[in-house]
Amino acid sequence: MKTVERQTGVALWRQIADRIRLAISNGDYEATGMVPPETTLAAQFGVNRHTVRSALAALSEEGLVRAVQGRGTMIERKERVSYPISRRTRFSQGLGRQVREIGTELLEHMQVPASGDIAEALGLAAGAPLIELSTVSSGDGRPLSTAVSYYPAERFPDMAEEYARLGSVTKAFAAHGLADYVRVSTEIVARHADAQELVLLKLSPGAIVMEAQSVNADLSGRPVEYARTRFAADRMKLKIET
Amino acid sequence: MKTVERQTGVALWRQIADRIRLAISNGDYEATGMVPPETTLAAQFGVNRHTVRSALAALSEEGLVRAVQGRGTMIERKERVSYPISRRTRFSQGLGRQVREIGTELLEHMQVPASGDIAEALGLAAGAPLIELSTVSSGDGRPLSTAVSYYPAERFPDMAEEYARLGSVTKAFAAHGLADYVRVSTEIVARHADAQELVLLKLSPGAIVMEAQSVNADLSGRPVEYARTRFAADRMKLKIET
DNA sequence: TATAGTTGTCTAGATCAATAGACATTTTGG
DNA sequence: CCAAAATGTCTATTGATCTAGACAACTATA
Repeated sequence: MKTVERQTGVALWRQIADRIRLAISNGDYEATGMVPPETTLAAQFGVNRHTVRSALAALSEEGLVRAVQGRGTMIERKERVSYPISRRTRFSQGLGRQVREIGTELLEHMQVPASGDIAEALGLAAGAPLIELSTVSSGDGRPLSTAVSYYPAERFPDMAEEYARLGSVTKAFAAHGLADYVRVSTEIVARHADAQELVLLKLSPGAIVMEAQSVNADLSGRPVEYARTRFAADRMKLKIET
Repeated sequence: MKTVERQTGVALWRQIADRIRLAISNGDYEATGMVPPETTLAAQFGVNRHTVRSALAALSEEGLVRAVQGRGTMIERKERVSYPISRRTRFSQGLGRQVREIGTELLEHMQVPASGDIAEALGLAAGAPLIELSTVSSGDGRPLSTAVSYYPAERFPDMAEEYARLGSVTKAFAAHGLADYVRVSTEIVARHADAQELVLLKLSPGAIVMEAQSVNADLSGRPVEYARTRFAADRMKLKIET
């Protein structure tokens, strides 16, 4: 019997949904392309069939599986998109042939004073003016990541406008006369998505995000961007190229 | 009011525990070194005080906070350990001064034939003999990661014995005449921990792991190790050095 | 066309999670 | 010493989760 634990604050149906999602992405059910019957799963997990049904209903809600009365529950989707991180990380280039169509939406932009951490990361004085951009990026219509990024306002005064016009950070930098830039640091953390992320990335509660805090710099090493990007963990993997 | 969501299969007290844990590791309560009073938290999250108490009880169980009647709830521990990933990633070196004492336990070792993926990653024929090591690593007594790693058995026949004797992959390689090696690829995924990981890393259900699949090679580019390392996400962050 | 295997729906009861309120106990500071 | 502020404990009630069982509806196949 596979283990699920009781009285942990995580409902059994959700634990089971998480397990089945994992099994699907591991390819455990590839032979048939279907999830095992509800009664079988109930026996495996040692729970009532209704509990399994709740789990499958949640996965169906996510669009991961589709149940057909009389036949069984079919797997609709499984892979994760791979996102490369290297010295020359560029958002849309990296996704390349994995998705047919990449959409980036600028949610909001404003000018803000630099907080302590961000000022330090960008090598500026605390309170220095920054352009802040909030974006959501999708692949083939599914949200993949959401980011908040900061640019020194003095050096890149029209970042928001250029980004909105050109749809790309790389091109917006170019419009300010910066031809090339490199990734200097990236830190990755995984955690549960907060309420805002659930909405922006169209996730269901309890879902996981990977948060990358990154700094890009020009070729002289002067920082040009600080960003906090949150990836939907069940749709993406990060590929580190050292 | 901070948002917690109801009827998501994740109990409110657990959502709140996750938030407070995050706030602690963000340093939000650094000014006082204490978590805000239960009544304040209850108001912030829009729940009953008892619900907050359940959350704090869970964090206390983890050893993250300690409540003292009449005074308040003190923070005992906060940072995530930062694990650097670069071309020259070495497990114990990287953790450096962040933990006083690093423990690595060899759970199991065996010889296995290479499966398709792993053979490909190591540049071997499918079915080639591999040494498989299962390990758990801890910092100051808390489990941080668990790994399964594979080495070509022909080139490193005594990997298990040397590792058990020397307690380090780097030293075990050295004992086979391999003085240096570099990381050639790393892929990172975040997901819910499975049953085995919950036990090995002493996590509670619903917890998150970051899984890194990595390949190391000798200086001529010939792969020497394939590893699948799972980090406890609430105790670690990954620092990518490109 | 039966029949076995599967998902869909309903009812009833048991257990867990969350709310509500009251009061005790401990620490801190005036 | 007293009062304010904090955590600790108890009871009662409501709503969500899980179990249990029965049966309907649909699909595939012998």
